[in-house]
Amino acid sequence: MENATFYSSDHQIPTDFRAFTSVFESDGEKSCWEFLDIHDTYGYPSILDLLTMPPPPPPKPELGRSLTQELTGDFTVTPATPNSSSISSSSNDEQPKADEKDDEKQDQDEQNAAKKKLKARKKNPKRLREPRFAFMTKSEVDHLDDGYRWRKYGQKAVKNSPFPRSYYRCTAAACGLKKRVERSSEDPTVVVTTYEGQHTHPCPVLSRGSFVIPPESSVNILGQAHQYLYQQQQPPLHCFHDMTPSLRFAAAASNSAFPNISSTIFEEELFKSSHISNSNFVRDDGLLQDMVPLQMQKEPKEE
DNA sequence: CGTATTTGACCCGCGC
DNA sequence: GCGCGGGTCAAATACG
Repeated sequence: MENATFYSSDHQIPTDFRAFTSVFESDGEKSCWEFLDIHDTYGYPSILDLLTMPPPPPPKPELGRSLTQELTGDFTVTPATPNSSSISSSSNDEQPKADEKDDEKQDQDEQNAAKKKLKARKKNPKRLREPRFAFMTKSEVDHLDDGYRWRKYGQKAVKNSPFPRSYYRCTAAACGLKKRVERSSEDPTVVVTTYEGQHTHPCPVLSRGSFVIPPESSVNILGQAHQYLYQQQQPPLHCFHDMTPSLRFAAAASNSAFPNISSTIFEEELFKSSHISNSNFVRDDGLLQDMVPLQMQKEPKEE
């Protein structure tokens, strides 16, 4: 990725098709990426859906977690009552009699320690799911380089699909962002990437200055929309209604998926848009600046 | 030799 | 309760 450059083409995107083709060049090798918005596919909302749909209705407890809750992590965790802890069938095993201290016990202690370790994970009241979004990319490469470093921690066969699903975790310390990558069984040329969570650190590629960061005014719009999105709130309409479809897509993707790439697309789109109407982009210097990601805030304003 | 990947085992939730 | 499928862990292995 050291000498990577990115440029996009075909920005005349039909609104209904919602796709665009881009070329990524890294160390002399070019690859064509066709970004496709996943609309109602794979059970996930599309990026545009997330950004433009009204907020989901309040959950109905009696029905358990809804799909929307599952996808956004927006559900209430019911803590176990103190009394219910006695139900644990293994609690007796974890407190053996004090006078038993032979080798067998040592072995058992080790086993118990292992069990405890597992139990600590098991006992976690429903693991909170981070907000997720997915999109499709036409690519021959399964794992697309998005500027971040990932460590693969699992791979599973997918039912009704000849292609496995890979699980990746961001290698940055304290960044729990995960992503799943799988190839579509319907169209093997398409890679489905699902991000869960949000990076808690700047993109290493961006920090090296290899990619263009969009102008501040547009960054504010992006930052505002993203923060609303990740707080499971509906972004104000003025965030997006003046953007072109591809611009909106790039805006959404720039949050955590392809910040380095989409910001470049974004700038190109912004440039085009500004020629159409310079006043289309709402500038908001209020509390929004506090919500703009750090990596974006760094950019000095020069307009 | 350190780091990344592979892979089988395991946990968990859900439906029957 | 049981089986199934998705997700994660961690030891073994590969790789630079």
